[in-house]
Amino acid sequence: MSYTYEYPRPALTVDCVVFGLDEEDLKVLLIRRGLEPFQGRWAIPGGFVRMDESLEDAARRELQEEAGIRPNLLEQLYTFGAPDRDPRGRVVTVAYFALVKLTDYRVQAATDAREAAWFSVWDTPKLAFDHADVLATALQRLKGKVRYQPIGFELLPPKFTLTQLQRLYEKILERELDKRNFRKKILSMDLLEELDEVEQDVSHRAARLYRFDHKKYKQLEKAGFNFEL
Amino acid sequence: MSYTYEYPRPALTVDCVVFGLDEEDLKVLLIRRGLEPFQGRWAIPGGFVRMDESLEDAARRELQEEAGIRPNLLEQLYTFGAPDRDPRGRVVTVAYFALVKLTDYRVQAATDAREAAWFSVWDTPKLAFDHADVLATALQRLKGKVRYQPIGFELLPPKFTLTQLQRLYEKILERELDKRNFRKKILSMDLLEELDEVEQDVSHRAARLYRFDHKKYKQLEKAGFNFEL
DNA sequence: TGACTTGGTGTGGAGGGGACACTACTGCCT
DNA sequence: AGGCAGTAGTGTCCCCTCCACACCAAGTCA
Repeated sequence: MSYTYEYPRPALTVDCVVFGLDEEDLKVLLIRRGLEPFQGRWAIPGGFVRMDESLEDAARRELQEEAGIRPNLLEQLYTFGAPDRDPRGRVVTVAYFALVKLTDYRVQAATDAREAAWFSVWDTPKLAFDHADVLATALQRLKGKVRYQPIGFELLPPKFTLTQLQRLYEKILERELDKRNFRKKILSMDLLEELDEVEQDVSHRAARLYRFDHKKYKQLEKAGFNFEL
Repeated sequence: MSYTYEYPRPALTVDCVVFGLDEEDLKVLLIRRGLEPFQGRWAIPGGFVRMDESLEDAARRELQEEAGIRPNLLEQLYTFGAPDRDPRGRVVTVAYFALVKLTDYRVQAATDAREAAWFSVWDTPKLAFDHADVLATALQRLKGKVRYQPIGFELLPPKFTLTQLQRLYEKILERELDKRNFRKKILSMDLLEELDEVEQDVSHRAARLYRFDHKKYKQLEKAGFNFEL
């Protein structure tokens, strides 16, 4: 089976930069390539777009196939199309970026048949293709976005402490924040539901748990409220 | 001549949403389609990507060919890839958005062999394909971007009055701004060069002209300054 | 019970943002 | 020449937000 066109066409792929967060660091999901080109190199997961699926569907399918991941938050990042970005010929890729709760996927990614692993975003191996550019673009987007939209919560478990939330922002923004000011501000937005629970199994005073209230945020958003940290 | 591939490939195009500004309104450049599909409908200028050019090069080439326009500011907007967005088959388009000084192009676009025209962005004819979505996305981006980056100047002539600048922001943001506060803020950024010239041929007190200082902005930007209006 | 670790809380000062109204200048008309 | 019409240009005050800053509380562990 083959397909013939009057004019030449670039191949079209999607790639997904998936971020997760653990106690140490902001992490990105990479896959080790089994085939040439760049065999053995680590790369951002992705693959070819099928003719009957939307770009976002393609991104979700590839993530599911290659790493068993179904992200809640997935959005288009940028399209990379330099003529020489793939040694096999012209390949244009639509990059997406996704945030996941690392606790949901920690084990699975490690045991999948394909070799997939989480790397600290500040310390990745050398990447295939122009994937270093893709990752840099994604990081820049994450840094810009996290301050103006409440997407950080996608990286945390459903119930979290204020300290966890603050650490998240500190890691992404690469600077320290003042504890009292941070708490004052985030609580004043009235987006967090204070639970009657505290953390378990810690060897010090246990912190109160909170949950992000998506519904309330939707309401406030409609009313013209702007999240800003 | 024809081209054969093992798997089917979508066609790849670029489209350019070009904004301009005149005394009345924010304008967008549209081209009337000469061929099916959507023959006779107005559409955003664009065309197929060639195999040896980058996406941005393709966007610039198409703009030059279809409307004789060479924008200073051109950046990628979003990639539209719904499977059914083009009745001829699968066509994925990388949309760009551009800002131009309308005074430079007002005549030319009207006299080109192709039918090209500027329309108020709030009052366009029915557009071909999913171009209404593309336009809406571009407008949203412009509104979001203009407050945090000094790109509005790309829409004005090199020398402009503060009132012109204020009107620009009012049209894009769709709300009125206070004259004194606006002037205070924009002048305090120290990005405008005050010229020893005033407007000509006005039947009232002539306003002083200013020029945007790109070099100074680059300097301040490096020093960590953030434009914000 | 004492030491250690992290959780949780308030105030004051400085700076920026927004509301607000009048005088100055220029051309045109009578 | 005088007045009118139209736009240019300017300063203050108040409030609210941002930021810097330090101590006591609670719970664990030896």
